[in-house]
Amino acid sequence: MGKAEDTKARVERAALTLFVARGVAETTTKEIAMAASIAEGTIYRYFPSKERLALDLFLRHHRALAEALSEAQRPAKALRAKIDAIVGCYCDWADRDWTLFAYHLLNQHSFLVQVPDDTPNPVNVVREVIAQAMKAGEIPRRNVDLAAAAAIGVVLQAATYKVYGRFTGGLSVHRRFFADAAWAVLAVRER
Amino acid sequence: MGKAEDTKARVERAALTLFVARGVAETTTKEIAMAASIAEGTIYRYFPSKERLALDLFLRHHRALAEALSEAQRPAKALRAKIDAIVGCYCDWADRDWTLFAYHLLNQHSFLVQVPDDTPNPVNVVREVIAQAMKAGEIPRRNVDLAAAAAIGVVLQAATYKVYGRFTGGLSVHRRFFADAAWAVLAVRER
DNA sequence: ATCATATAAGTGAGTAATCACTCAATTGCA
DNA sequence: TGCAATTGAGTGATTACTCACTTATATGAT
Repeated sequence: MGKAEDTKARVERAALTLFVARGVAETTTKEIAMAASIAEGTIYRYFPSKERLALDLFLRHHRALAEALSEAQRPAKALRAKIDAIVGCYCDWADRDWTLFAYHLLNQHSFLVQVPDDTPNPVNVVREVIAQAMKAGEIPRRNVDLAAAAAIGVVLQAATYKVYGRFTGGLSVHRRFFADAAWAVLAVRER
Repeated sequence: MGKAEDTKARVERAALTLFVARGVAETTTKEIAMAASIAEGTIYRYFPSKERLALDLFLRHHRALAEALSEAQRPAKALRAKIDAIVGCYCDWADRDWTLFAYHLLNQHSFLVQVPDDTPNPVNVVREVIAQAMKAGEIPRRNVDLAAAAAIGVVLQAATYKVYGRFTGGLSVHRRFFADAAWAVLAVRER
């Protein structure tokens, strides 16, 4: 890794850690610089503004996660197998870089409006899988967004609990339960 | 309502709306004052700081919701009935004051650490109900926090989607599905 | 009722502090 | 020597909060 790239990566990692610990607005450029062991001005050689730094971090993960989920579910045929693949992939990403994952999780509401329409979107991947399964008659037809929200919520809320410290250890440990639970939600029939 | 109480309520409502629309850190005291049609200084007759205003709004709803959920589930005997009661109560609160509800939902991570240990907590109400049902053998035993997170996530993520505008209309419309789905999650058995 | 007085509510210009960002000067590597 | 990388004091803008003052309301005596 070149020196410049190393510096840029250090800025990103320092910012990420602070953003998760204290929030984006509450983190100062001076703090980021200190945590990265560089001068404040150096940040601006690599990023035009603090906001863009925060947005870049979010978008890169957002896109990469969407593509990973999309790849993961593609080979599977049945919904049940697709769920296993998606849940597994999601847990792996969470466990591989928890700080980045937590950042993405906690700051969706501030960045989601700035995501360009054509960018790959984790939520849409799941949504499409569910829509397809409904069309194929694998699960009961209902409001797709409702079903997607409920299924995603199973895993996402558990991840949120981990952020709050109610869990220790990786998410992957529970992948089996998450997949079972998500499936159970999608398979719910009208009473 | 006295004049002073009316003013205080106007400040709270103005702050709430702005906090939801633009975030707490991004909302200035000047904006709050303008939205409430009062002078900036007047805010400080009723609140010692912007942070306390934000925290008060959060805590009041947090406590009240916890107590409402606790009351709602008490009369029910079986878990299934308790779930119906909790989901129904939750949806009602969301639909009754959506702005306050969205504020609470979106700012959990910034305020949850400041909640005193002895305050009633919506999450704990649900957790206790689930723990009880596991002890009674109504549902399979497993990590209570995991089960609680997954069940809560079903409803909470749908509410989050509504914040993002993926839903229109009230949450209550879907209370039946939420309850069915939460139950399905809790009833999941080891494969 | 009228007025005098006391208290409460509201005002908004001013202040001190913070913070994102700039840039002229410096460093150190090829 | 030349150039990219880095530095950090400085800058202008923003913002939460203060406070001396004004206005509104309540009280009570005549």
